[in-house]
Amino acid sequence: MRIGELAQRAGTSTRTLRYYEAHGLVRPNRSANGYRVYDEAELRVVREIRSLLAIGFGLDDIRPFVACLRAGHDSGDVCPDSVAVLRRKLAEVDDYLDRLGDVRRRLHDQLAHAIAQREETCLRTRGPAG
Amino acid sequence: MRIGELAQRAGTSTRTLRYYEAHGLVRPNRSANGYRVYDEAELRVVREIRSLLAIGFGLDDIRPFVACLRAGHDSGDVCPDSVAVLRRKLAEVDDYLDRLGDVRRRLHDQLAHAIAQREETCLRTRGPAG
DNA sequence: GGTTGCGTTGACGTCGGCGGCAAGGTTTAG
DNA sequence: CTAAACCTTGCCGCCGACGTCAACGCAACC
Repeated sequence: MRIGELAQRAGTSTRTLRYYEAHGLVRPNRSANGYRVYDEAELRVVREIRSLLAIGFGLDDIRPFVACLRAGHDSGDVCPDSVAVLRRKLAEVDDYLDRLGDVRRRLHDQLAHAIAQREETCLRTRGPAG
Repeated sequence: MRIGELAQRAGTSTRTLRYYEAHGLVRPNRSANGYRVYDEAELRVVREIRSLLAIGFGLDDIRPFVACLRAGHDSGDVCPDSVAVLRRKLAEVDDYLDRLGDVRRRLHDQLAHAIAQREETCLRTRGPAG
């Protein structure tokens, strides 16, 4: 299959597929006229890439998963390098969740404080009696 | 005070202060020779900006808080526009927390699956008996 | 008057995952 | 023969908060 068909079946664009190739993630063959030619396995590779990108991976993180698929494994996450990336990403997400929780608390407190101040100002404006 | 001193006291760089000014957040006076001159109030403004940036606000979101400080309020978050931004940001953070929780679950499951597969492969390699 | 250390404006670089356009070659259908 | 629908490479644009020059002016000290 050529690049247009692969893009359509993978739900992405030709520009994106060339970008992945430029970064060493997808490896098409070339037909006599220079067109990129992909086999079915590349469709799975592209879907793996898209799936991992969607949950916040960078292209560099994804490379081991693609290599794992190319090595003949059914899924891209069973190889040691992939597992290492998964562990690291899980730790990163946990860290980020902690920090985002802190941010949430600060936002919540700040909002509560602002509203309290506004009510107080409102009471003062209308006078202490109500 | 001039830009170098303000940068030092606010824990940032002169480049950053000029950047804030270019985006309408900080408003220094000018001395006869063209140097920027800041009063003490601007230090509080810059600290407010830095504090909000640190928890994920963009410069556009911060504008109402600065305006609130300039209007003479003790804190930048008591004005209606600031409260509106705080509410919106809190909602955004809640959304993001939800999605990040989903991502965490997917990562966790994928990691568990990968490890299970690896153990299974290991057992097959050494034979079913042990 | 030379050096050092402030300040000024302006403009380009960074990161990442692409979008979009230009200028051309290839293939196919009518 | 021509138009359309593919394909190719290459390069600029984008977002946002700055960093990092360049090239210059001003102030102060020796």
